[in-house]
Amino acid sequence: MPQHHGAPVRLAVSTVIFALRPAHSGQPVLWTPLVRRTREPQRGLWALPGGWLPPNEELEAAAARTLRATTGLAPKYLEQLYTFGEVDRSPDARVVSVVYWALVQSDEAARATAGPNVRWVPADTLPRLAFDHNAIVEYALWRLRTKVEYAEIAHAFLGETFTLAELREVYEAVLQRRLDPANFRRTMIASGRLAETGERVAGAPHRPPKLYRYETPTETAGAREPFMGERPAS
Amino acid sequence: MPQHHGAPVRLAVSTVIFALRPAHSGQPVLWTPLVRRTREPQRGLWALPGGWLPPNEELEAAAARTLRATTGLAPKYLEQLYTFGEVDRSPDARVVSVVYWALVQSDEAARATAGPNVRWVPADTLPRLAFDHNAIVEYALWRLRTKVEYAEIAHAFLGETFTLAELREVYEAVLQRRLDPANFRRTMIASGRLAETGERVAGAPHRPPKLYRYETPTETAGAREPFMGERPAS
DNA sequence: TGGTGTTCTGGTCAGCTTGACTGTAAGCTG
DNA sequence: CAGCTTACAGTCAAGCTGACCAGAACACCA
Repeated sequence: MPQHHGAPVRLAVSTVIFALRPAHSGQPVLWTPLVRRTREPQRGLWALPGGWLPPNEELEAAAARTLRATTGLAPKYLEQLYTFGEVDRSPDARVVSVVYWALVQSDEAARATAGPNVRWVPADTLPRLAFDHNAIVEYALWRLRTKVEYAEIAHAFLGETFTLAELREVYEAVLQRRLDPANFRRTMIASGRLAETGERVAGAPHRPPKLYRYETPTETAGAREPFMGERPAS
Repeated sequence: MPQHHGAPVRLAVSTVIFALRPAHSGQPVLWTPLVRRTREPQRGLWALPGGWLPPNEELEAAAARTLRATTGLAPKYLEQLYTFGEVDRSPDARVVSVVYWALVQSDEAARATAGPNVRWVPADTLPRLAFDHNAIVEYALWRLRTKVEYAEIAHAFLGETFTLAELREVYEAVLQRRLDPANFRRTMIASGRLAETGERVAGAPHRPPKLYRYETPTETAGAREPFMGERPAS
């Protein structure tokens, strides 16, 4: 038994934060900020931003607060990921962690705060983290990549207006595979969630692309995934 | 402030349990067991099975234990649903509940234990429950119906062997719409996860159906959802 | 014993989506 | 103005899905 009878279960909230940063290859890559632990246990190791849940703070608010404290940014996307509670995941006490995952806008992430105890690293190649945090980040990456609502995710990484090429780069970075520009255009236009702004981007040494923005959802009714032989209600 | 400074956050584990029970219409319907609260707060109201998390018990084990205590059954499917932690969801203390959802086999559910403080009700028409449990069950229902892994779900409700009609009835009950038998057959056979047992069901006044069983997954590699214009890696 | 009703089971067909591919338009650079 | 690169539009075949049809197989009843 790793602890004494009657010792209470402690509840923590942690956040996995993702941002897209341009890489040498030109293709943007996912990065995530880590904080160095300044107290025992696992002092000195890098870990996810987080802390104990204050009794009067909402779970999501606690996640947003630690995110702001770490990066100085406000999340454009914040969702509960999973609750990790294995008995032995922390050496001393029993700690249950409610983990959130967040996306922050890419251009803002460039000027995010950093310091001796905060460090951004590529999400795919992490150092050894404290506790079970490596597994948590891997799970968050999996969730990001298998998420159905890609539109929301892409929107979180981009600004108000964007070109279809920028939007495609977000998808390619998240999905980790190249997409055909022409087919991507067709699919996105057909989704009906994009609206032309009427503007174009000039200055580049090529044909100037149109700028788009996301339309407000306007409650597209009946957007259900087709599944199996449907049948008229008898 | 609903509580005093320094009062610890308490952690509970609850479980939403689903079983399919035949209804008058012939079509099976989702049922769920509830327990009556025997102490304050909300004494007398019906609520989800659950309890405080013992410091030395895994989260999933706690969910399975309360499930067994309530129904006398072992879950064929058990997965974490969500963690609910609104500050005011419980009148006195700050309670964070890690909620699991479980599926139990239908024919076993018929002989599940019940008593004055345990009651099975149709999942779609619940009475007023304690705390935020009505919303929790609704969320569990939504998750059940939008789950991608239908094969696992159907398997959890059925026995080892089953006919395609039985399998289809599970899908129809969960999805709440009729499916075309011929198209359903085609899709399920094409999935490759069903295996004929060679046996048939006799005795019914119709053509006897074949019996099937689920094949072990055997790691079907590359089972990825198609998404957008793929492109050969350059 | 043979007809009848119901379900099981295999098949066709049109419409839509998807991946692959071709061709034209439009800007900048030298 | 030639040349290059990207933006954008369109075609085509393959596969999947929903709708529908028809024969097969059994129990039941007359």
